[in-house]
Amino acid sequence: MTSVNTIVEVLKRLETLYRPKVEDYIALNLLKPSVSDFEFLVGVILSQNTSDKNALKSLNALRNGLGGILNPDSILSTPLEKLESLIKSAGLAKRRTKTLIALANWFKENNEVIQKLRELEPKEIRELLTKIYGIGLKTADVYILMKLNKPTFPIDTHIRRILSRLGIFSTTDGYEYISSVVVSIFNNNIDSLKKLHILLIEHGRKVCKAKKPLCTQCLLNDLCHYYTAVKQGSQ
DNA sequence: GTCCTGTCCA
DNA sequence: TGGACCGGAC
Repeated sequence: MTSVNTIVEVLKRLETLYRPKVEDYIALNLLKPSVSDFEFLVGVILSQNTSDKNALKSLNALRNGLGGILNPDSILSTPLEKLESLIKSAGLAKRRTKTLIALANWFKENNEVIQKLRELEPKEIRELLTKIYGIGLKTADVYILMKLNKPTFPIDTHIRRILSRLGIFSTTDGYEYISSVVVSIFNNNIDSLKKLHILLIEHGRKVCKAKKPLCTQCLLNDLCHYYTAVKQGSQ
């Protein structure tokens, strides 16, 4: 089976297993239409390198601490130390506060670009966002795919691990290479890209875990190079 | 004690 | 390219 066929098969199987609801997506109810672009990005920033529980806790604390209003002005009018203590539970508070302020400033200073953001190509949006301190490719891509509904594929630690175990990509392949190949496999189909992103993370958390993966009960194991090696090693 | 989880910088 | 950065659930 080619890599292309494998990844299409992976999506098909995971869909039957988990029946994903895109609207329940990760990081904290961020897909409700009432959530602004700014708020969405704040939520994704708080979830970087952080468990969902801690991220949610800090997002709620931040929103409450700002009087329920989470926008560039409320961030910029709040003392640094207060922001740091509000988001403390997500960890890395100093660095992340710096990012929130950089993001708020960017929103204030780039009104024209922001109005036209939806007309830009994913690659152009990526380049704009990753210039902001603390926003990298993954955070930018989550926003571009999940909020702007444009074709890109965010690669998080689960996704990288699963795709390399399956043998579809190598551990040394770069982020942008993996992302662009997946996008082209699904021919810019937004719905499939969203589902694949969510499903792979789900599968990575529950089955294809970093430590002690549950290979024998994995419904992808017949496709998986890692499992083949495990089986051979145990014989 | 272990796991969860991206970005920056030397 | 490898380490530093952090808090909280279990």
